[in-house]
Amino acid sequence: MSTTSDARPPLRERKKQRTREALLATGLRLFTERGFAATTLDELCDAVEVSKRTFFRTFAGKEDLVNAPLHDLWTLFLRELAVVEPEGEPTLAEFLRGVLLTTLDGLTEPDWPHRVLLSRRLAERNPSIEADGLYFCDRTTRAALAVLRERFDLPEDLPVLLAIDVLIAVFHRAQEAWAAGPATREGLREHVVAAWGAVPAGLDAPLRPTGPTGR
Amino acid sequence: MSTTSDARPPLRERKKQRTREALLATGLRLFTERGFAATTLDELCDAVEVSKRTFFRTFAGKEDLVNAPLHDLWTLFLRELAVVEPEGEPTLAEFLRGVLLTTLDGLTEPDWPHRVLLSRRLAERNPSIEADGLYFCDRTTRAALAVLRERFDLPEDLPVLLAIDVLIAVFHRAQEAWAAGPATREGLREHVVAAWGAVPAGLDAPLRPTGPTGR
DNA sequence: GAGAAAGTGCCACTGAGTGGCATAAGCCTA
DNA sequence: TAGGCTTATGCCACTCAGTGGCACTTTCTC
Repeated sequence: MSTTSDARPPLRERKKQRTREALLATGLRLFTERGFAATTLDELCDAVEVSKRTFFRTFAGKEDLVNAPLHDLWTLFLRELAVVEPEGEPTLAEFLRGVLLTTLDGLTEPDWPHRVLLSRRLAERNPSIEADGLYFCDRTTRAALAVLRERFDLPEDLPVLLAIDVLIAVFHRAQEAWAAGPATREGLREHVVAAWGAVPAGLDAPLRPTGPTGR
Repeated sequence: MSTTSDARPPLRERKKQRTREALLATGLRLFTERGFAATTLDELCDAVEVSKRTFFRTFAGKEDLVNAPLHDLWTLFLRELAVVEPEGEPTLAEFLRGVLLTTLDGLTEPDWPHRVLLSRRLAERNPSIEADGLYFCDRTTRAALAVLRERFDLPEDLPVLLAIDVLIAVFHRAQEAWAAGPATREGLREHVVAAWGAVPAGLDAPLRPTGPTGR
């Protein structure tokens, strides 16, 4: 009768997850309250009652902790990208857009939006966090390329990479606009749709010199 | 007759530049030869005969030194962006592309291509360098937006930001492809042109499932 | 219950990055 | 060209992120 009902993950794994959760929640809170640089790892580890060594076994660094919500998103995105069946005969762009929206709908953890918001606000004020996030996205791009090449007949890498770059740029700008407002979960989705539409509008925008405003 | 011929910059400034040059040249060399992480700042400062304190007054960090060639590029780009007159009635995309190409042609320092190459190779092997570079480009995007808003009648930010994002993505992929080959200066220009053309090709690419290769 | 395997804590250490202050070098004016 | 002013540099001590090593505890497996 060692029945832990149906909970699959072994105890060890659950403990690890609990530590991770505690670090994440406390970390985001402390960084937000006291400032990112001003909060030392020792303080955080003290608050969570965990050794610094354990922190580094869980996260690659302070920045990595803050960007964890983003990791969730793009990890799920890659999983979806590998399984979603394209409907009709979409272009690569349409397909990517669809998968991203599906991914957003799939993030059901209740306070994910709140955490992304905290994460974003921290990133906006701390270059090292933003830099770390941008690098992560770059690696995601390459991973996405690999998945796409596996599934579809795409002779060249360059155009595909650029399409994914556009997707990620769209998400970034959407997230930025979203974080400036009320920041609800549905809101993020809408901002992505809007930003997506703004891509051709931006590229094809006519260049009129500043008229009446001319200083 | 204090004529230092026509050399405008005062001695102090020239000395500073010389130190910077020495740090840059020696830094790139040491990082390349011995590895980025394996080379300590103390070693570098020792080799250049400069105190660590001086290093940090010249560069924001090790990564910043490696990305200096990139800074040159985008700084010049912003300058050009502020003055180049659009010919005819180009779209924003066409204009940005033109200014980038002009900028590339304007980088005449003899070993700039070589340094970009070293810089790129280092960045590919060292996440922190790549991250730093990506962050720098992000800031450049915002700076470019400000310049464009000043000069042209662009009612919304979002489309413009996305257009610049595309430009930077194009440059990154071009640089990547360029660094994998012989890496001449003209080559970089050609790769930019090619990558630029690959943007619509990528977005509109049809999605055919992997055919004969299907495992 | 015993042994294997995995996770954790503790400790000492490296090295990046910063602040403060004294000194030296270039600059400017009379 | 001597003096004071400004600015860059060197030096020193310090904080803190991140790592390696090893002993210890917990969980898993049989």
